[in-house]
Amino acid sequence: MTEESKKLPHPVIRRLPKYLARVHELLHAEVEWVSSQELAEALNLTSSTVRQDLSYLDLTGISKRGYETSSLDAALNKELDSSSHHHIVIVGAGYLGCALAVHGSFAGHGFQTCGIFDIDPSIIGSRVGILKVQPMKNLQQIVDKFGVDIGIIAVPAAAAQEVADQLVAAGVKGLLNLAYASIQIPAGVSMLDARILASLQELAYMIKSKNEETADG
Amino acid sequence: MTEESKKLPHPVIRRLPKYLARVHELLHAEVEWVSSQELAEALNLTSSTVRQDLSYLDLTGISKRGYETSSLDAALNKELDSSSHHHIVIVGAGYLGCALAVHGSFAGHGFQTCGIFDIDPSIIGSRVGILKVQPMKNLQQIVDKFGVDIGIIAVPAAAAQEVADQLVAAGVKGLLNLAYASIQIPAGVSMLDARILASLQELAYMIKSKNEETADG
DNA sequence: TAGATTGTTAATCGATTAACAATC
DNA sequence: TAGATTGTTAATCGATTAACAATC
Repeated sequence: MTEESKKLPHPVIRRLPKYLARVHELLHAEVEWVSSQELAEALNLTSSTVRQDLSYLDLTGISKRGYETSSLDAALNKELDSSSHHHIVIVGAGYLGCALAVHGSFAGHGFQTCGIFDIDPSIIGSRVGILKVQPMKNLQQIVDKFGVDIGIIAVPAAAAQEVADQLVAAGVKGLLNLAYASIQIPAGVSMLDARILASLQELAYMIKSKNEETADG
Repeated sequence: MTEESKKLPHPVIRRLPKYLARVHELLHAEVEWVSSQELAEALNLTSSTVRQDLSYLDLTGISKRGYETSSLDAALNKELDSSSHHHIVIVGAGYLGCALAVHGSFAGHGFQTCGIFDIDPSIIGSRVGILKVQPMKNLQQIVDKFGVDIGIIAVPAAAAQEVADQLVAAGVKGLLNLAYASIQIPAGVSMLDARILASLQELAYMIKSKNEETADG
């Protein structure tokens, strides 16, 4: 409440997970120190941006050596709040929802999946990894029981807004929207679009504009 | 080559798919016109930003009515190059790779999945929707046959860079990286990170900072 | 010590917003 | 016509980069 509440610029926030991914690689390779220059090269940034970004973190580098990878890992996790545990529910037990539910690596990074839900009676009750697909009427109960703070929306576009409303009503604090739909949420809740199709479209633009670049002088 | 090559700012590019998602909803609801103000509300932007963004497109609005949804749809698709067909391969036939392979909606938006690959002999040959999991040695052949321009990396982090290299060597022009790893690519190729875990981490930060906001006066 | 690298300030660059004439 | 909305310019705001003193 007193200090520490310097709000990071959004571009910085989006880069933090990329630093974290890189740091995990370095830790895995048992690299103990990394310089801003090396990080910049790995993430396609300038070293200046890297130092500026890391200056927001609870961390200090050392001249001539750089940043200690283990401290960097800790500082990034602290800032991203992925050191504390987050509890997730997934709504929509289609291919994508199920893939995320059984996806092993979330748990290792502080995100525990506590339930998967659907409205289709024919799949309710079926096993998805260690979970069982539940009907929506159980949502509130699971959210309360586990203190779920994040809901993943993995339903068809037409159902996305209604599911968002239900998740918000159940008390979830953040929504990750994978559906191809625009979602409205109240002010106290956070929402992030993470649609693969949108990424493909963005990538297609990047490819096109790179082509044009090479085409003319 | 002559005109038309005004390069859009990256923030604009990232918003275009969101406009497109919204426009699809409007088309579905048979709404024929939409104003910058209405789009702004749906996407949480200012109407000024919306008009600025749309001014990059091959489209003109009409005073008092706004933008025609069907023209907007066409203009967005044209700019994003998702009107022309893109051909995709997926590397990694785990849960996520398979989920994307059978995911119906890509095809309807101009992205056709032409193959799914893995190195695990025990799953090579198994069916994934209408596709069959193929060994990596077939990659080049499929890329050539279909003119594949996009590769999706859906393998464990440790294998991601090698897969990226193979995709680039096969002639793919853009990579969508779903793996929790930093990938290096040559200058002529485009790459976009689209990791669900990174989105969860970003969302966790958003939740945390919204909490702090409300916590102090 | 000399050289490399951080942390931070100031300068530059770019994106968003405000404002308003043009127009339907 | 009057009012609403676009398209665009200029002003503001914010992010990135350059530069350099401090330091290991």
